[in-house]
Amino acid sequence: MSPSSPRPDRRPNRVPFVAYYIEDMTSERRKPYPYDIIEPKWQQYWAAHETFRSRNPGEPGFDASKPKFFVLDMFPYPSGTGLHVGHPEGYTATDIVSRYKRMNGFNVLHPMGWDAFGLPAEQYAIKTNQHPRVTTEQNISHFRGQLERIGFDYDWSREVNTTDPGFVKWTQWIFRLLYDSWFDPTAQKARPISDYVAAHPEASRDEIDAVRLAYVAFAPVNWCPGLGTVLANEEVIDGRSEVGKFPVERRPMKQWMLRITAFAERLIDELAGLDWPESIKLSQRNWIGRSEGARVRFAVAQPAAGDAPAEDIEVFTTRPDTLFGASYMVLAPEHPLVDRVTTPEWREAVAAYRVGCASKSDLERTELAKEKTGVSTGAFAVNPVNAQRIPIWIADYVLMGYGTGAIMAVPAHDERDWEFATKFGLPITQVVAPFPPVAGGEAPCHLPPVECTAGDGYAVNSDFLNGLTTRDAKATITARLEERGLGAKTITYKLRDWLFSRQRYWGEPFPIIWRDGRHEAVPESELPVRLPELADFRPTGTPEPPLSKSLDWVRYSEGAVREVNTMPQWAGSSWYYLRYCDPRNSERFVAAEAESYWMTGSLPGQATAGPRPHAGVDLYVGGTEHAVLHLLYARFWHKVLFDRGCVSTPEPFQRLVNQGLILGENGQKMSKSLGNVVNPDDVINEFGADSLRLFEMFMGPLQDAKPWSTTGVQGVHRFLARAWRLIMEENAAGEWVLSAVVQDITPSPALRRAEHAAIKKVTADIEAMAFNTAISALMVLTNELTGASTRPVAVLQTLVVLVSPFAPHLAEELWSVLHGKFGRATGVDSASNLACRQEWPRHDESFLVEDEVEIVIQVAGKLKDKITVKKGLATSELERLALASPKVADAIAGRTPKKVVTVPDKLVNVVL
RNA sequence: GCCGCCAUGGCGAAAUGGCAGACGCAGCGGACUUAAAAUCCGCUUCCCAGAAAUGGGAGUACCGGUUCGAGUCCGGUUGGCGGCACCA
Repeated sequence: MSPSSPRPDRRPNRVPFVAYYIEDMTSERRKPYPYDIIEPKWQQYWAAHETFRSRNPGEPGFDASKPKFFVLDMFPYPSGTGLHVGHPEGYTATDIVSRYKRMNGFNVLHPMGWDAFGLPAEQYAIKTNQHPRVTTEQNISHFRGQLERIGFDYDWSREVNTTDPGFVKWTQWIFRLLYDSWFDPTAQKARPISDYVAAHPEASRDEIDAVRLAYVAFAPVNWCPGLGTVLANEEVIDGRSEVGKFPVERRPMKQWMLRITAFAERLIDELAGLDWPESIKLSQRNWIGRSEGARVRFAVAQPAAGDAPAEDIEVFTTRPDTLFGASYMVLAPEHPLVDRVTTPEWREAVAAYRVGCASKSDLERTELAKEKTGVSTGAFAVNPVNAQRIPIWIADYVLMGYGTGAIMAVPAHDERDWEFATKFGLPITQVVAPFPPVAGGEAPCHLPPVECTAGDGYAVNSDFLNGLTTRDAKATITARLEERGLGAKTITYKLRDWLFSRQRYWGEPFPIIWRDGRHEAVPESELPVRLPELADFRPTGTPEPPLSKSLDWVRYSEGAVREVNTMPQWAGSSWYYLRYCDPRNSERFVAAEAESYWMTGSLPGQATAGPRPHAGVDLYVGGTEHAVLHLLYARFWHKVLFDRGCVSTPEPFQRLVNQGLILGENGQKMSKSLGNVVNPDDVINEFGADSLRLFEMFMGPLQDAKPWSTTGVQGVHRFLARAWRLIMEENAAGEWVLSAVVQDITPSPALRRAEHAAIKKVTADIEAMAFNTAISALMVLTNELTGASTRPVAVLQTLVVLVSPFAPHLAEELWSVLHGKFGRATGVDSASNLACRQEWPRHDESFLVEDEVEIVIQVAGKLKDKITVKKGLATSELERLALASPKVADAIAGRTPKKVVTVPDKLVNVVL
């Protein structure tokens, strides 16, 4: 706290006075109101007085009687280009909610921080040829300065930075927790690896390492030569890197993986209880890709030569009901049984095909997807239900990473199999018909079908399944397979494990060392593992990470070396929200009390059983681009932390709202090349931060995409100036002073009604996050007051308080002027003289009731007349008045009404 | 291809199944001013008639349905946006 600044709540009249003189009349343009003076003034005041500091339980000043509200923004990564007008959109929305909740008596946590590791930060550093730490620091101060100019109510004492060693320490600590955990399929939860060892005393070290949630795998991964690193599936779009749009190829490499797939079921099921947009839930469900089906075992027909018996081949299918129509089988080219089954005469062709597949990039595979390719292995499998010998092929349309890497092909009822069978002349058997078979049992048709029918229907040509619906046939065949041990009902997910290592410099080092070809965790006491100083931190262009260049750092001890990969950008953002609860703790990633309070509203031990009203972050606002990245990763980490007893809720973010994209003035997406980028600094310079905030909220619904409009900013700026002049006027010396028409008088009934209508509407609209219509309501009240010859302080104070979450600087200044002269004219006097500390007003319904209402009169649904009557008039009376109207009589033109519909106090409809 | 979302004036948008277009922008007219800017007041969905007050008609992408009554609910079509995409 600054010693030169008085405490606001002790000496309310000592708000620093700043005179704002009207500029010289000859200067180019006069400002409609002195935003350029009052905005910095109040920002400094709030900062000096720690007006928005949030206290943790146990801290002096913490008020346990208030409910908590945790409102979160998706923290930005501080790029070199500075803030974009898209950033303040979501940030203003949360700021309004945050200020509103404070005024409604909540302990609010509204923090901000920096997602400063990762590719964009590193690429910017490479471009400007500086160390990423230096550019990151510069970019952060630039971003922070820009955000401070907008007047958000962040508690800056809780600022976090993912690259700070004090933060990295705990990111590494959580990685260690993942490394130290396994997934118990029976309990469906993560448990300490020591439990696994206790339950499996005979387990080898390899077996133990194979069940960890963080594990090393040698597998084909997305290698991006342009970025010099591997990428997660979520970061690859149409065969190119999401960042930079470089081609990505598949390469088998040894990489760290996180076992997110173990949580697939919970990640889908627990979406149900979240208050998120359906579209985001759907994206996550689709990405996780749950499919119900069956695994079916096919025996391999023994070759005549009679070598060693080959193992059975297991396939996954969502259509076990079509098993009788399986006329061939396809293995993925990488399938381990390919070598075992291929007959000598096909070896060469198979080997050539496999080499061809391996060299194809993802991009090429996608482009070539139109034309199916494949080759026979010469081997045959036996269909378990009808003992039919079916040929085994390999083809790259079957993916090793999904299901079992092998399929039974049913060309009559699967588009892909149809295409393949048609091209290679493989047999096609129809086993599903669109209509039920005629009673009496006509002979089934054995002619090959002329087209593929993928939909449901009735089983045909399928022995004991004949006549059953697809649904019943699935159940019947699955039960039969299970009885005979030939298969089982199975659920398969599209989700793959999270590829977690990157060959880059600017990321968290893994807390891992290697000894004798085996990995082990760095002791907790040695965290954080800091990045080495490197003169050249650029990617090597090969899969060898840049950290390997720092030989001293790599060498951990005699015979032990450090892991040289770094973590992806998503690591820090997967838990940063938890750190806000207790950002300076050096003993724990977050203290249990702080975590429990801000995430559940109660302290550990106090928590009651059953559903909690405030489970997790109460409101999270951000863009849709993280639907399957950050939002999925953070849920995964949170569940591991929950299972391991480190956090109190199973889900991190209870309510999620997506803000829409702000487009350029031309309706196009803002981009440098189109020259339609709007810089918030320019807007603030010309119109002030309050105008920027107000316009971003007034443009349209928060969730919608909407184009920028400079004249629109002018419009809201004019509104703010009008609100200013309701209360302020220029004196002879050209200073802004309290207007003489502002008086401590009783408001007229009309003004009272307008005031309370505004309270009602603004309150409901903020609750619904309908900020554009809330602002309309503020404009309506302002327009109402503009017409009044004297202006009652009570109504003006209400207006100022209602405006304060939206335009806090203007409100604060006007409040200080009104409060200085009149005190608090309405309601209970507050302990504080700040607008942002006032109690949120409540509307009084009695001011809104009207004694007269306008009744709409329709004839055959068309508006014909309106009458004004006393409220609460009986239906029969309304009917009589309606029929008495000459216009109605005209419209009826002598006909007899069939019926008259009357809605009391609203409408009469005469039906002809 | 599959899944989802959206469609209202010149523009951004409002409308618990009950007066379509609140509020703002742009535009037009007026007041103030030597003038301009700023500000204030009024008009402003479209078409027809009228000097005007005003009157009449049409209208929420298109076709159909439910209802006394549909921008809103249901079915279909078209167009746009987003996600997934050989996932068996």
